[in-house]
Amino acid sequence: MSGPASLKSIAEEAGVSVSTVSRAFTRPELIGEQTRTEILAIAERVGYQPNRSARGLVTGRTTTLGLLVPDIANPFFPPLVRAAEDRAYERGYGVMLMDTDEHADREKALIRDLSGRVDGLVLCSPRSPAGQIRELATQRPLVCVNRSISGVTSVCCSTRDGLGQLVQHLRSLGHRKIVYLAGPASSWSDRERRNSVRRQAAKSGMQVDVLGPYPATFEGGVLAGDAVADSAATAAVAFDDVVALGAIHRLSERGLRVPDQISVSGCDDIFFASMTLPTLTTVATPIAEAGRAAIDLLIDALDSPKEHRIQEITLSGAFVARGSTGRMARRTR
Amino acid sequence: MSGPASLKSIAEEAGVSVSTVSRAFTRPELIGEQTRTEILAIAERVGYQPNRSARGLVTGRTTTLGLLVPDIANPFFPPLVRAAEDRAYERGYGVMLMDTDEHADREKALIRDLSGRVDGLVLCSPRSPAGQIRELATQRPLVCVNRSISGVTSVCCSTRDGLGQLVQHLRSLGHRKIVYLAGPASSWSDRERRNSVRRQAAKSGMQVDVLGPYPATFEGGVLAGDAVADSAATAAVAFDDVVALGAIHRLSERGLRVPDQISVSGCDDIFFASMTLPTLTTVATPIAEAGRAAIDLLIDALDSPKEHRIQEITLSGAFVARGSTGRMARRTR
DNA sequence: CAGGTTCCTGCGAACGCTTGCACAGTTTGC
DNA sequence: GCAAACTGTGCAAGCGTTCGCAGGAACCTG
Repeated sequence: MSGPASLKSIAEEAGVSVSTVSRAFTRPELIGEQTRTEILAIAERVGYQPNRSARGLVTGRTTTLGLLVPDIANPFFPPLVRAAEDRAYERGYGVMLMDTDEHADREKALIRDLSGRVDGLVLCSPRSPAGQIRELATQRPLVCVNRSISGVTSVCCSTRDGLGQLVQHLRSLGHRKIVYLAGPASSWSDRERRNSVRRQAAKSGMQVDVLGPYPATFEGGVLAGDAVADSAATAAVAFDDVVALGAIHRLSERGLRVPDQISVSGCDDIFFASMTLPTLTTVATPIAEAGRAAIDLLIDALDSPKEHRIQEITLSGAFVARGSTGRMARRTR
Repeated sequence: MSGPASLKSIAEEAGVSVSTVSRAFTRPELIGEQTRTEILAIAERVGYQPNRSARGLVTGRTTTLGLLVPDIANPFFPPLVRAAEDRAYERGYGVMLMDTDEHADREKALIRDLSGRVDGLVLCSPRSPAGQIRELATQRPLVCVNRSISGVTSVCCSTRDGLGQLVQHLRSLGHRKIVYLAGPASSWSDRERRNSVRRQAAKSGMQVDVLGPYPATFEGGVLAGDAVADSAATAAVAFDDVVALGAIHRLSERGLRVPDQISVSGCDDIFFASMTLPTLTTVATPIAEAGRAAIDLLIDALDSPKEHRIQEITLSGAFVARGSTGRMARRTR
């Protein structure tokens, strides 16, 4: 036999037609018990793997999903990617991963290139204008993660409740003057987080200043650390864990002890948040769950396009108390 | 026009045959200048995207590569994945990513499922028996990362020189008794690292004990930290950065200051190595470079199967001095 | 036992593209 | 000025599947 096994080669060996072999795999209930088991046995023996291209040509489906993330090297995303892949695989789909580099143009180009090879798209923290994404969503199944756009299915991780608890936690430790270290101005998450902190602080009678925006990087956090040191605040709530880590790093360099002299907290609960010294008080983002949910929504939409409707799912993150926050101390500078 | 643009619809509009349109894209030198520009203009206007399934059916190629990693959530891999994806995209390929969960069985299943949908495979730190991988490599282009198997193209990150420099560095700081905190026994990298440390220590007249093996996790590092505390060594070289971080964490918990009382170093230079307190002395693994190289080798093999030959590339990692190693102090316990 | 069902199977078209071959028209070589 | 070579294009086969339709066999039903 030359080349890999095909329906045809199996059909010849089994003495049936190609269609019967095809149906043995795709519509098993349609064919005779005995015929089917025989076909399956032969297929197994010759290691038959259906030709996805041929199948895709006629069905118009690739059983592949596209997953766009800003940057897989950003520690926030790997758990999402991991969960999304696992779920997709469980449900019979493969995942093509691409990095947009946080750049709307590249995002656009990737989506264009990708759309010919996937059945649907998961867009994580997309940077493209809402109108463009809405337009895209009319052309093919699409779900956004961590960006809410009216008319587009999305799953967002809300840290509102968790941040509320965090602010309460700071209050109970005696803090009255805190700062929020803002992330990128264009970020949906930053807006949500900033507002959550403000709201709870107001409720608790605490004063909160916003510092930044800072890049959502360690270096951004270093910058923020300087600003915190220069402020009168006794606690800082950072946009995310990486920024918090940078801030803590800088504060330590400047001789300010965390949490003895100043408290710092992050957001996301990335892999390393529990491994640093001090360990990082933070609000966990259920990012893996979000990845799974996004894939489920996408495949559901693919499987039953008729009954599909726009959904907006919100997943809540929980407050995680660790070592980088403590009782307020009088700052001595 | 119903459905997406096809060669046929473009051909009709341009008043030429389907073959001519096809050639305008794939063999532009074969057709008339004027015809070509006209076709390209129409294609551009209608947003033509070739149907990959149809193309794949006749060419037998998917222009997709498979990338298997043990666990994308392990901070060692994201830079590799990122670089591999970027390079593949540059060269016109997409990448399907899958996680083996460090499990040989799952690895095998994934490879089987994947092989129908990709042109070639990059296997990172594969756990499967060498014979199985060698067999696989005869069936389709394949390159291994961080595992050297005779007869299989591979790219490995060697930390030998870097670890040699690290051991020298420890010696010059006065250390004479060190320990190596071993990683998983089945790991190719662990063997290489252990031997490198041993060799250099012997050369430098230092005593080195091997502790472990420990799981290559933070918790593994915590375990290792206890063992280090109980040993007489003044410096520890950990299998990787995560283990080092765990060890430092545990040592600090036990009141041993790093690096004042004991030095600890890691390996890999992951994202966080420079962000911890203390910052982590380590040996950088050129993992992104390895990802790029692997993709290049794979696509080269795909593009010119005739002149292809087995290659084994080794990339060297450099020693990075940071804050977790320091002058030897008399241990007081 | 005629007519209707049900169950299983085969036939053949179609999916969108690439590519070997043929051919008409033009250029080149001597 | 005629054969040879070259250039640009079209024809049609074929890639491996899926699936609508048709039909034969077996089984009911009254």
